[in-house]
Amino acid sequence: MAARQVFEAQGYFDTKVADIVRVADASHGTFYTYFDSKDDALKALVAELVDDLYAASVKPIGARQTPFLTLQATIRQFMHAYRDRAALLRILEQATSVSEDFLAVRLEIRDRFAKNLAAVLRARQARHPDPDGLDPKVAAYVLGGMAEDFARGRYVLGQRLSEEKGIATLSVIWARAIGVNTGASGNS
Amino acid sequence: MAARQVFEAQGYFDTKVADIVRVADASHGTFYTYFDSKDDALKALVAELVDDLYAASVKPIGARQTPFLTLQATIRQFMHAYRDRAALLRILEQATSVSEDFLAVRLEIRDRFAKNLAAVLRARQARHPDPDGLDPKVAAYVLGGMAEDFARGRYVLGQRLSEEKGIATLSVIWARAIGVNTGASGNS
Amino acid sequence: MAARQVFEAQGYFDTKVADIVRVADASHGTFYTYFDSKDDALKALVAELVDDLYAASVKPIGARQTPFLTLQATIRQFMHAYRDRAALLRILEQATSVSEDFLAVRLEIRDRFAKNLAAVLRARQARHPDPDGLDPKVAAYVLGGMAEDFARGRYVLGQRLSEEKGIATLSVIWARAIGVNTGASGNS
Amino acid sequence: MAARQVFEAQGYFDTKVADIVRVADASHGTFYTYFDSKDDALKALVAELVDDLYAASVKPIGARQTPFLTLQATIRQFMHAYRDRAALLRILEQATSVSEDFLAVRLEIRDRFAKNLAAVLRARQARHPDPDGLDPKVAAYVLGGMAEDFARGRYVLGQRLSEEKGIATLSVIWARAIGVNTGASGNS
DNA sequence: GATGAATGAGTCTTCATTCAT
DNA sequence: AATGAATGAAGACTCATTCAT
Repeated sequence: MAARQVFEAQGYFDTKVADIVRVADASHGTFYTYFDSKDDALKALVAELVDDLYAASVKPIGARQTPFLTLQATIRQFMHAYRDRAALLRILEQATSVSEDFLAVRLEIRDRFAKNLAAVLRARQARHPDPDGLDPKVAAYVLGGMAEDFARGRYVLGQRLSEEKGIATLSVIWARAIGVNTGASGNS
Repeated sequence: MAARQVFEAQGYFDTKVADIVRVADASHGTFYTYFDSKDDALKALVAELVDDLYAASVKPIGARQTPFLTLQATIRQFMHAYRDRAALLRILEQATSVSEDFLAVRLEIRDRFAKNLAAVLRARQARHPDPDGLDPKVAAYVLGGMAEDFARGRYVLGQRLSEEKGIATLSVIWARAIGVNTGASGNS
Repeated sequence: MAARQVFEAQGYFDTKVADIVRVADASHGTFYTYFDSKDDALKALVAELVDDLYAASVKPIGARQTPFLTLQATIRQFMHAYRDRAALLRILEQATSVSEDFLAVRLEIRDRFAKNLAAVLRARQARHPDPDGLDPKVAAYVLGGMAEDFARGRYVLGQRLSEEKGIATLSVIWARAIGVNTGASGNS
Repeated sequence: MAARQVFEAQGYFDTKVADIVRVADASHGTFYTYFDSKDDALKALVAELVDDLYAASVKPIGARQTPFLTLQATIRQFMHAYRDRAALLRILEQATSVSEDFLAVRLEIRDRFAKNLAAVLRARQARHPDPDGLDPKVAAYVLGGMAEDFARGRYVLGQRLSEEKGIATLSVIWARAIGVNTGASGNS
């Protein structure tokens, strides 16, 4: 879609309807046949972002040798899913202050991941009670936020950090947080 | 400063120079005597934000009974420091797409905390080598990002999570990540 | 007709071809098969308004006991005829500035009534010369305008005046103007 | 004022802000420094129309030989006052459907004249009871409407009727309506 | 230093009308 | 006859910035 191309290339505020229309090789009128407004066009673009990002992040990953490796593969998958949609996520962040709708989408993304992870943590705690009584819901938001924040720093803000080192580090911290054996000698 | 008041109340994009001028009870011309542009006014506001936020976060905290409690107090202090500046941090986030300068400030905030923490982690690893070889620098960015992300979610995006539970959860995860005894029975 | 419904409900300027088409459950193309333009649709609606309003105003009214009562019945009939078409007359007034055609219709309505009344006045003056030499044609326009103006004030502009009192008052003034005995004692 | 010139020359709907600005030899921005909108500019123009038209209509007229001649002079004065403001009154009529404010002005004009006349009629009836019990208030609206309608027909709609004959005719009808001796032999 | 009137480039949005199918 | 997607000219309004006083 032309709108996506232009938004991603120019950012939310520098994208003019005229630009989209030019790229789409259509008229202004045609644009407004399909969208109510410039915002509406972005809303359409973003509408499936929550589902899409989530789906790409939780695709089944083949069996791994250890739980830790599975965890690591999961984090890598999320990181790549985020990276592949970073341009649009950047626009979404820019548009946050424009409409409550965009803020809602950002929160929805956070909720989606957190809710899924919270369920996993609860199930895990049912088997192995957490020694510190970690709140599964809050831990889910915090751990999800940690991964998302690294991804945003890396892919949206342009922070110069190694993706692989990030994945490795996130994996170890997650593992320690939720009690997954990292496989390092000396661990239980 | 009038500019701060208006920016915080209305957000970056809804703040008009006319609004600032009205609140300051000055003229447009006077505004431009002191600032080169609207952005420049925000830059002045944000100029000391990095130092200020950092300073408020690392204020010496009185001795605590255990390292974990010290860690928790530190995180609480950061959380409160962030909370007290949330309005301005929100504006900074909105302005990110406007000028590279604002992006730079955001990155600088991340760097500042990460660098400090990385030094701590390095010192710690010198005494107790990390079993998984956690990269101190990357771990610093990731742990700092985790705390900042929770704070942003809570104070900027409006996520409805308990501050105290957040602090407690962050503390435990940090402790496990860097090997601080949480004090729970059964920990070493 | 859908056009009438929409014009009357929304007014000339707020009526969009799209609205008419929606109500008519037809397509834009079909609209233009039947009408040359939006204005043309209104012209069709208004085409018979002159005849229709006139006809409804001069319907034979049953015999009355006195000329004055006949005059009053006539005025009442006009008032009701106007009232029943007020919505369309309002649109016509709005459209006056859009095309000379609509102005012409308004003038035609005035002329139609005035010409009829002028003939009546002339016949009357032939029998009873007017003491002040009232010009029958101008008097016809003026008296017709008086009734129309009251009707417009009441039904188009929304002036809050009693219809019955208006009819009573108009009747007396007409009667005095053209020399019809109102039946009040002391009159000749 | 440039706005008045353009409105009067082009009509409400054909007046573009760009036209006003061009005539005023100013910029678009300047226009919006003084007016909130195109409508606002017309509102400013129309703001004093009620007072102005009324004042010009009721200016003291020198003593006349008879009450009828005084009445006639009054009507002539109104007619000229209307004529001199016809261009603006035409715009006001066009704008009626644009905003309730303009409708209110039209009604206000009617009210102003009617209220004044109603007071006169009431005073007159106190001395000479009306044989038909004419309602002073309604009669005032009706007679005022008659004069206004003639003026609108003549000066706004472009009806081809003699101004002098209109004044003469209106005067006689008013006189008969309110019981002023026209001076014709045979009248009481 | 302070003022504030003036600027004008920049954009979104509307909607009657067309025409290929 | 009917369709409806596409058109594009048109216009109102915003607001950061300037500069003569």
